[in-house]
Amino acid sequence: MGRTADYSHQSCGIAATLEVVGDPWTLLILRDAFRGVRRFEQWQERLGVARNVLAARLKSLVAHGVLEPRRYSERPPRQEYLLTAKGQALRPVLLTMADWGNRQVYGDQAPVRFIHDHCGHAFTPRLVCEHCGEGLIPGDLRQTQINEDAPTVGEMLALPDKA
Amino acid sequence: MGRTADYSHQSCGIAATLEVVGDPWTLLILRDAFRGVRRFEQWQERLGVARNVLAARLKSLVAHGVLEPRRYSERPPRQEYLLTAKGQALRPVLLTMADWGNRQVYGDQAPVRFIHDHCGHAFTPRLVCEHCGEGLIPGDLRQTQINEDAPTVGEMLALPDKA
DNA sequence: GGAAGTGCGTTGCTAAACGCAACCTATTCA
DNA sequence: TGAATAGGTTGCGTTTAGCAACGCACTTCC
Repeated sequence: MGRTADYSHQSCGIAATLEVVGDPWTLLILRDAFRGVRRFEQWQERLGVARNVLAARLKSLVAHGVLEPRRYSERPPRQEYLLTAKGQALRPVLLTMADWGNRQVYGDQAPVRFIHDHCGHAFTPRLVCEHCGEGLIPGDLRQTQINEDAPTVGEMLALPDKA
Repeated sequence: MGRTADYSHQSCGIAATLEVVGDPWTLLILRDAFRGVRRFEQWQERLGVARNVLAARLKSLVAHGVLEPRRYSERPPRQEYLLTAKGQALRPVLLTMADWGNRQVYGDQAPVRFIHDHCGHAFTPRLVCEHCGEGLIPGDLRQTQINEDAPTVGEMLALPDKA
């Protein structure tokens, strides 16, 4: 069977994340959601994504609880899509990716930059340990298996052997 | 033409990142690279990815400067793949994704957890502003266009209209 | 009141990309 | 001599993305 990548047999947070947002376009759809996009036509126009693919992605994100549909018109029936709390929690992921792209791909030619309202400076995301506040250095993390036979991603998402 | 997602006309750090690591399996290949995997057979066995796909991904990651091939045997010719500095810079991206997956998909059933050697506590990544050290709250970032007609992702990567 | 426009999709078709198994090359080991 | 190892490549079938056309239920314009 020639189907696309299936990470669901792994028990790993990264694989779990990719299972939800790893499809093409999905992260850009969410990026635009953070920028205020809520409606089908807006995404279609801004991304240039195929309409059937966009429909499938929105459906999948709703199914995974990342977006929530909301009726804004009864006749004709129209809905928009809002980020849930689970979806909002993806903001650090997108910011970290944006920073890598700006820094490592664009170098000093980054097309946009973030300003942190709180302090007024250019925002450079930095990942620190919540406990001690220290940044990361290579080799300072150890992995502990806390659940030897944890459910796999597929089991967590209750996929009927692939939705 | 029915080809796969092409983000390259956008000028955006997220799109730039996805252009490099957005293909299926790529981020899991890199995850395993951070765990010490360097050789074809190790990736193939651990991920179960198709061999031709794995070969294509390694080639692409080398082309993008994320992995670097290194000869470790002349006869027979054998090479292994090491993370470059550019590749190592993806660690925050993977850690942030792992945290989202553990927290939002697995909930309290996370299969593994990180221990921060520096302080000895469970490591919870937290994204802060490098200047003021504050965490993020919704709406505290403003985007500024610093380069109105920045090169697109495709131009940055010098793709001959898609490598 | 008929025609055109809007918003949100669905349907068919074609072209890439993936999964799988088989194969290949070169070398070492039994 | 035969099998095993390492790192791929090649063919073939299936899945997915891209694209254009269509459908539907209103609303607005002339």
